[in-house]
Amino acid sequence: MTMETVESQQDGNTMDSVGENESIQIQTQPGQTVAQVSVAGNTAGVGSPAMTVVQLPSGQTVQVQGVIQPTQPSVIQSPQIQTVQVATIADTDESGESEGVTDSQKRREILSRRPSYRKILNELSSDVPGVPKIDEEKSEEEGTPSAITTMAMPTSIYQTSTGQYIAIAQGGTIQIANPTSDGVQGLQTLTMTNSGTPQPGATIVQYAAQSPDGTQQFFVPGSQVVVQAATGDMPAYQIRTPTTALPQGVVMAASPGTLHSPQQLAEEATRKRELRLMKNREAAKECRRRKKEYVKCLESRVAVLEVQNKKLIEELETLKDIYSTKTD
DNA sequence: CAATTCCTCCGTCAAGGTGC
DNA sequence: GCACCTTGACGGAGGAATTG
Repeated sequence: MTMETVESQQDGNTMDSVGENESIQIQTQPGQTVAQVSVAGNTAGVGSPAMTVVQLPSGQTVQVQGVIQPTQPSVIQSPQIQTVQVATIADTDESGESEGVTDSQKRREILSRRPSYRKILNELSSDVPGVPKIDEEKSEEEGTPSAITTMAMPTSIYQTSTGQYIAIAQGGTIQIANPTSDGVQGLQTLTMTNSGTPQPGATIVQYAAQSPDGTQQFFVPGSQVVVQAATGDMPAYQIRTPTTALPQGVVMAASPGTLHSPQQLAEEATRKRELRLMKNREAAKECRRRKKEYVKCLESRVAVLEVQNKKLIEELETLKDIYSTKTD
């Protein structure tokens, strides 16, 4: 039973191709090198197969058209020069253990310095057309509407008496979030449409609810005051000027500059904390989604490399046969 | 069939990175 | 320097698989 090991030394963060400057040693017995294979990545043009130079133990060199393409894309971060050892030996040498410790430390350092999954995949996708790109504001992955990721930075955030948060962004988006509900599902997005309504200072807000028929209107004068206009199955909110008398049961969170009492300060702190937790909740979801995508990409890359490895081994077996028939 | 283990998902915290 | 983002780590919840 033979075992194949592929080790790669990585010492940098730059994205590079696997096919550049590879050196592969083929051994059939411990300590006995049958052939050394060098792949010169730049000797072949793009799209044409690389020429593989096989150095035989007798010193004879053979040029072969290899299966490794000169510019293979790699998800795994690779150094400028990559050393790959392909061994068909059942037992590895004893230095592997001590090397494993330093390798793990190096790997840990590399991991700690690794940029985000989005950066890695987006850098990769800019080089390789086949690699999917992680959108900056992807919202439909896995069927979960992630409205908060598409949300512009809110300029005002209000809390109603029912505990719901209403964020008004400069881009005209209103976010209604229920912190007691399950994350994204509690988020509802409203889009302001300044349709030139004759009402002075008012903006019609279309309520993007689950039902397409459930369109409701909101009036937004210059000063943004959100009023819970009605209660029931479908919550409704109204945004009025501060001079308008507020209905009962509406809790307004004033801007920090107007806070005076310790109770107001405490409420403000609680509100900020809830908002931070809500954002981090969504960020963690998004991060996990990106990580999944990243791992999938790595797995597919591993599959490709395994196929290439298999082909390379077959190719070298063929070369060995050619060599043995020549020497006979 | 109840108890236990394993796996996956999620929320939260904390630390480091980033942009202004 | 500060606010915000990103992500590893941790622990809990819940469901599936396993075991006695």
